[in-house]
Amino acid sequence: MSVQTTRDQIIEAADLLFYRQGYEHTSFADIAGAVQISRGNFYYHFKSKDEILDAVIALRLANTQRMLELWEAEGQHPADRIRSFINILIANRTKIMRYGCPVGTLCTELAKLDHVAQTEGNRIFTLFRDWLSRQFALLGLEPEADALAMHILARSQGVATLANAFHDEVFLRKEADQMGDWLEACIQKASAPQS
Amino acid sequence: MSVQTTRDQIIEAADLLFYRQGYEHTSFADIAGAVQISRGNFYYHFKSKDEILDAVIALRLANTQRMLELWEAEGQHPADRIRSFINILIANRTKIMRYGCPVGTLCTELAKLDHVAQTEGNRIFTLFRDWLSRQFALLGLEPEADALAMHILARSQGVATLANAFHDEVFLRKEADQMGDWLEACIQKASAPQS
DNA sequence: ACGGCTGTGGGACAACCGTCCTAGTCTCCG
DNA sequence: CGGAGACTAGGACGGTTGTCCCACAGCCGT
Repeated sequence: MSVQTTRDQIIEAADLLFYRQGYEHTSFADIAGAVQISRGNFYYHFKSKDEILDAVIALRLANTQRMLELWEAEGQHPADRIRSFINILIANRTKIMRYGCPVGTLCTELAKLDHVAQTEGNRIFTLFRDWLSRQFALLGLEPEADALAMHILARSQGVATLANAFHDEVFLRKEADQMGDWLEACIQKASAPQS
Repeated sequence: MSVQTTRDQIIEAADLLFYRQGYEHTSFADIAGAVQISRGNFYYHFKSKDEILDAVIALRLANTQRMLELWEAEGQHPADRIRSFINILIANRTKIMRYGCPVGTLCTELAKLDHVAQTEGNRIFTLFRDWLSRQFALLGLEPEADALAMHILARSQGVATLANAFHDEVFLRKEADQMGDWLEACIQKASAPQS
């Protein structure tokens, strides 16, 4: 923690700033200021701004992967794990209402910029998608597991977008509850396969 | 149509470019190039870039208002009108998969930029919200009408975000269908009030 | 024919952007 | 002690940004 290379500090600061202000709106000067480093010195660690973005995406991929593995270890039942996913909305509600979803807003921005890292950024979405899909499959909802994963992913994205626009915590909580109810209904359907 | 003031041409071009590339990533040179106008001449019509944004938002507000009024006149049953809303996803699917939802992506960007026009941009969301809320109320779902409006608004936002990221038309269509099913269930519940 | 108003083109402006270069400092090994 | 390599500070660079200014063209009623 305390022993952190300059490179890591840059990535961490960039990660935060990209989330709060967006990628394009964050300048080298901003990052340099946050890390208290000379602006020119930057290019010793990264050859370009895109390279920092790549590093930030790699960091987020790694963090997400780690989190998903943790949930996999913690939650014995797949439904509990999916509930962990839904719970991100509640746990990060303050940040979401201020800055939106880190994944969604980044991918949206990169799409608008038609950025090279677009594909790489979408991999964070894919990480969630595949993980959720696996959990739904474990619930016995095999053929539609991926569709269910996409559905809940979309729901959480929409909630984040509107919670951000309206700064409405009540709405956010209500929608999270409803996603929990929906999950319950899925489980019901899974235990009664012949319908 | 053919008689269009320079000012209107600027607003129209800016509207399109803001949607495709985002507000910040669109420069004066871009707009000037699209309208085939001198860059310097710009400031005769608008005092600043923010002022163009205001005009674009005003245009979108007016267009949205007009569209909603049209739906109100066309669809006799409130459910039909809500179906018109859901159908935007299908009708604009190509643009949505390329650039996302015009409303959502703009509000998200303005939130990141902490822009003055943030409140004004959110009014487009509010337009949809209030209109949808009114339709649900007409369906006899009075106490929860606004929550239902927010719910379907969020769903469509999430679908747009993911359809944009994954460029997945099948997903978009499937989710639109599901939103139709959900609406049907709402109507069912409305006709059987005591449950 | 005239001066005034509306609209336009071209360029100047300071500030900022990402990028790059170089002189210098630190540290550690021989 | 000395030299090599890792790291840093600061500033220069070309380009682009939003902004502003001014000279000019067309049209107007008089």
